This record gives sequence, structure tokens and C-alpha cells, in this order.
Amino acid sequence: MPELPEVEHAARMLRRWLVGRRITRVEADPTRVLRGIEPEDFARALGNRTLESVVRRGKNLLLAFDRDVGLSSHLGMTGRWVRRRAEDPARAHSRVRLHLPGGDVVHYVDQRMFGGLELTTRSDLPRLPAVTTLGPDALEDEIDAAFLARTFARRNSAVKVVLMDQTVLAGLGNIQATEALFRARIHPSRRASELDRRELGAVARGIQKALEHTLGMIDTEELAYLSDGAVIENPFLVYGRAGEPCPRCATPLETLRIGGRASALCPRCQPLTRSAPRRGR
DNA sequence: ACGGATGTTCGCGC
DNA sequence: CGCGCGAACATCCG
Repeated sequence: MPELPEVEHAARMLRRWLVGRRITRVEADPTRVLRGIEPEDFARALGNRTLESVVRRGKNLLLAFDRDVGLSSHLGMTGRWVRRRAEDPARAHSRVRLHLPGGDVVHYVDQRMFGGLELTTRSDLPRLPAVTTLGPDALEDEIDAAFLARTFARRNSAVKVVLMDQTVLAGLGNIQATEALFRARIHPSRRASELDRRELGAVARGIQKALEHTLGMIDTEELAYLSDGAVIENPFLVYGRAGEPCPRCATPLETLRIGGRASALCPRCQPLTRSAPRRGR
């Protein structure tokens, strides 16, 4: 579930729910989600703290509390922040609960527990290795053909692998990289260094479109895997749609494994040889 | 029952 | 050092 759009959504929700409100009590279950700290110490450190700001960097959330307490949150594969009422029944896979005045409880929920919560100081938040190694943010920073040309030069790996490299560009995962390349009409196995200027421009626009589209879906709560209740169908153009007709040309979509990950593509819209320039949009 | 799932990291071999 | 591959982490779903 969490790539840049979902993490951005989580940042907005955490601001709405928590900024300016004192955490009255913390319950932290003993799981690998808590990195390098015992549950009791974690709970004690966040108890009575008030959240002052939330910043997203790539797929990382950086929370700054009063008294120089910092918390970094990475959602891994199945992590999410949700708000419940104290009287609600237990939430499956809830790992940490932040109790607020008035009965609201903010849960960190993570089925597979690949995500993590790391406690630090505010000043160290931007110095965490997970943050200092990141490339520019795919949403906040201007990602254009010139940037991609600089970054892709001498990168001979598949363009999809490079797009998912967080040290190159922060925020894209398997879904967004797949969607961005479909929008750009670029085959995911093309070598990053061989793309020409026109193709790089298409990739840059594809990234922005894919991210904005998913963010828009989340805002209208159409994203199935984010909503807690009813499951809504796959909201993506090609991800998870192998065998279905291409939404642009109706050719059956295919799937490959690139860098160990499934990659959906349209063999007609995304040819392996350099695509012919096309007119208009 | 087996294989795969939105992420990241580590070890190994070339 | 660059690059590719497989495994590991933990759990659920089809």
C-alpha cells in the first residue's frame, strides 16, 4: 500500500489528528516495528508529548514533538496510520496506539511489520541515514527532463529499477514506477541511459501524472486498499492488470519480472525499441 | 499447497 | 565500484 501518495496522505492525516494535541498515553506492543527500543521506553518517551510538525521525505514520515523528541515512521509494505475511538473493538495488527484527550486513539497498524518506528531527537530527524541518502522528492522537487538526463547518464540498469532507487528519486515504488512508465509509453526494461530527451520528458510527466492521479483517488477515498471498509476495484491503469486490455489500445497487457518485481506493461504502447515520436498529447 | 504481495537490506558472484 | 540475483523479514490471500 504505501508509496509516496499514501505516505503523503498519512502525513496529512497525522497533522489533522495530532498536531497541537497532547498524547495522554501510549500503548506499544513488543514487535519488530519498534527499532532499537523497548516498548516501555518508547511509550514513556512519547507520553505527554505534543506533535508540532509532520514532514514527508520520499516514503518517510518525520514527526517533531515538543521537548526535542523526534519520531521517524516508515510504512514498509503494509503499514498505515488510522484513527479509532477508545471504545472501538481491537484493531487487527495494531502495533502502537497513541491515546488523545477525548477518546480518540491513533493506531500504527502493520500486518507484515516491514515498517518501522524509530525514536530520535528533532535535530537528528533530518540526519537519519534513511533521509540523508534520499534523492530529490518525486512530488515536492521539480522532476523534469533535465534532471532525469543528469541522473540517468551512465545508469545502465532498467529504467524501472532506476526509478525505484530511492537514492536517485525518492517516493516511487513498484506501482507508481509501473504506472509512470505506462503513461510515458516507455518499456520498463529500457536502459535508463539510452532514453532520449523526448522520452525523458515523457517519463517526467508520467511520474507527475501517476502521483497526482493516485493522490486524487486517495482524497476522494476511492482507493480500495486505503479505505477500511468496502473493497473497491484496482484503481490503476496497468498495475495488477496483466491479461486485461490496454486502456489505450486494447492490446492484452503483459507482465515481466524486472529487478525481482512484477511489471505490467502494454507491449504495443511500450515497445522495447525506441518508440516513434508522436504528435500532440 | 504454492506463489505472490505496495519495501528495504544484505550477502554472493561476476 | 557497478550490477544482478536470491533470500530474508512476517502475514495473508487466492
